[in-house]
Amino acid sequence: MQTLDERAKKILCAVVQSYIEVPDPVGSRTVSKVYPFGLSPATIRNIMADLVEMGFLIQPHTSAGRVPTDRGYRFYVDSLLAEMNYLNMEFFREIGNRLEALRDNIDMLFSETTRTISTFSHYLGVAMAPKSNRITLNRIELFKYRTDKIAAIIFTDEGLIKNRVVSIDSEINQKDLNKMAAYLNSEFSGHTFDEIRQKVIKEMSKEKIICDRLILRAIRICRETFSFYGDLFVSGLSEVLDLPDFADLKKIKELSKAIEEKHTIIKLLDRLSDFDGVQIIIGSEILMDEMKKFSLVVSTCKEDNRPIGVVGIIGPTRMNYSKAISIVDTTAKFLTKILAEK
Amino acid sequence: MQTLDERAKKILCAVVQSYIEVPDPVGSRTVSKVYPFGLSPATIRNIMADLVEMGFLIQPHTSAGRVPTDRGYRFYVDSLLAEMNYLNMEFFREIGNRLEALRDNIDMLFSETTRTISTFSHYLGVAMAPKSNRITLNRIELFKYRTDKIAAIIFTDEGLIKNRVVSIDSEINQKDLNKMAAYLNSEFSGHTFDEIRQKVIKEMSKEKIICDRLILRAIRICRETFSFYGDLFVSGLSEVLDLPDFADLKKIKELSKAIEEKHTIIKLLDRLSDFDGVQIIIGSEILMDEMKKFSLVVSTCKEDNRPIGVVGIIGPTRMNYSKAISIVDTTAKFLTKILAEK
DNA sequence: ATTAGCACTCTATGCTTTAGAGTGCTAAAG
DNA sequence: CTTTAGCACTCTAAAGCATAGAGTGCTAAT
Repeated sequence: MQTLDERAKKILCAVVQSYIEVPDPVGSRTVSKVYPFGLSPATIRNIMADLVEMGFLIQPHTSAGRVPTDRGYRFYVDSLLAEMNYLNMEFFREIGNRLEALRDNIDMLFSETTRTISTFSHYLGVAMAPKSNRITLNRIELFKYRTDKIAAIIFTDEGLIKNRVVSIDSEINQKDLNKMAAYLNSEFSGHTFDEIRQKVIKEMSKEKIICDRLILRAIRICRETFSFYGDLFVSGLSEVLDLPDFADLKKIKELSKAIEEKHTIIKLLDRLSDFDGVQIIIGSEILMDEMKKFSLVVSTCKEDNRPIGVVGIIGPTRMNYSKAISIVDTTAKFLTKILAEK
Repeated sequence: MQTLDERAKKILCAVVQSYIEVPDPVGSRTVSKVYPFGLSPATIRNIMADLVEMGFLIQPHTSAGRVPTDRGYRFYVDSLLAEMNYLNMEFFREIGNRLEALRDNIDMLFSETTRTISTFSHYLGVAMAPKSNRITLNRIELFKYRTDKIAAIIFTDEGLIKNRVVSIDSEINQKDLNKMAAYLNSEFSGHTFDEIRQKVIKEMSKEKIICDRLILRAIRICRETFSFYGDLFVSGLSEVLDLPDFADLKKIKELSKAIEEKHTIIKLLDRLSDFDGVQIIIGSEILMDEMKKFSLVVSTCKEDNRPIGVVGIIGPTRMNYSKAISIVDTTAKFLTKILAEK
């Protein structure tokens, strides 16, 4: 496969841009008219034929214009990323206005973030706190709850507060619960949930050695408590329904299924949260069949190099990438600022 | 408007049932064939013409069969409700299997409930804890959180556990927080959030008289803490997309908007949670423009005559009501059983 | 290497026709 | 007086057909 010369690159980008603006297959005529390369349609036709051959464009049918392939979008996006500076201060302030008041309520913060993203982008906004294996325990408190239950309140370093209820077989008084909490805090505070779970398994295996019944019970509680899925927030389905790309019911169904099942998207976002900066995954690059018609623009909020949140946009492969990139990047930066303030 | 004689009733119900099974306008021929009244199509035609005149049926166009109006469905549903016994023990056990393990996690419980409802009904499943004005405070705990914040953990009589973070201007130690919590519990425990808010407003109005600074601060915290919207859970959008009733994109958009904005549905469910038993609201009866193409089948879980949860189905007006009623009723009864165990 | 010219291809659109389902009315039968 | 058979009429949805227009690929000229 040959590399593209300057001219071919420009024409490819022109085709992609035109198609992003108006979802009609673009013909040589249009390119030569709207993008002044000083080339005739005939020449452009030749180059476009090459681009088809190389897999950057396809023809819906013989006598139609060209449409970008995933590879075509990929090329376009890479050249975008190389060039642009995508922090948008105006949007930064806007999102600030919307979110500032919610800084103390992480759920609302995430949910309003997705709403903001989706109204500004007209695509799906997504946001997620890290999955529990990455999360670090800050503190745990235990309460007697109803007759035979314990309520555990868990504070994490990422600013999450979670509660879990655990049924117990025999009664326990609040004093003992306090002791148990103290033990758990001394033992596990500062560790990720993953580490805690492993430690617990180890402890349980040498169960017989543990003499203190309270500790044993505490550890039992841990097993049920220190695991939860990432909280995924998604907004904007009604936005994307307006897009011509979703005139097809089948696509809508795929998308709404993915949103409802959540775990596909959670897995995806979790995988991406290891990396820095804006990441873009286009169509089939997602490597998940149910998502191969969509693109993803994602950025991760980090603190001390550990992920504390992921935000992104899901849209059609025919997405306004430059706008999406700018929105996601700006939002992630704002969220990072908010989340890191302790 | 005359009342319907026996024959007309039967024919009306036959038309509704046929249309629910297959969404084609039903003609006199079909009725006479499939439902053996011993009447010729011509006679049935006459009666159907009357039913149109009375507003129970309409004709999409002159030479088409008949389709039920909202009033037609209403009549059908009322005759259903009069007859049937809708608790389904088989489904009761099935939903038990699915939900039993989640009894300690109310959020998961509600969310899994909606999922179960939607997979069995193929309509939208909805569930909601009561709105905060109806909820009764059981206990509140306060913690110092990060440098300048307080975390409040709120336990309600309904079994909800909520946490709120409140920023404060000057530092406060845990001992004082404990005192504040004790005060709040003694003062407000057993009261609904509505009552608490009113009390707080009263207290604040005579602010100057309150000498204890701690109490003043505690009351301030209340103001921010004792309000939250009902937690609405919805599942099954991807289910309803399969229905022929939703071939129209516009309808899907309306529905997904209602789901995303939530407050419309929350308001609706809240209004209904005062009543007992299965309630059915059909199309325009909902009195909300965005919902006038849908129907709602709802039942409320109660304990000591106070609502502790609402579950329901949202579907097209052309819904399989008898199935929906049975599912909702059974689910509500199971949920009531689980939620009431303390 | 580029471009103008031209024949060719394919789709989308609009129009016309047709089949069929269902009705309403009338007149006969029970 | 109610019910029913018969029949002309209406309306839709589907199928077939013709046409316009956009876009292509190829060839020959620049």
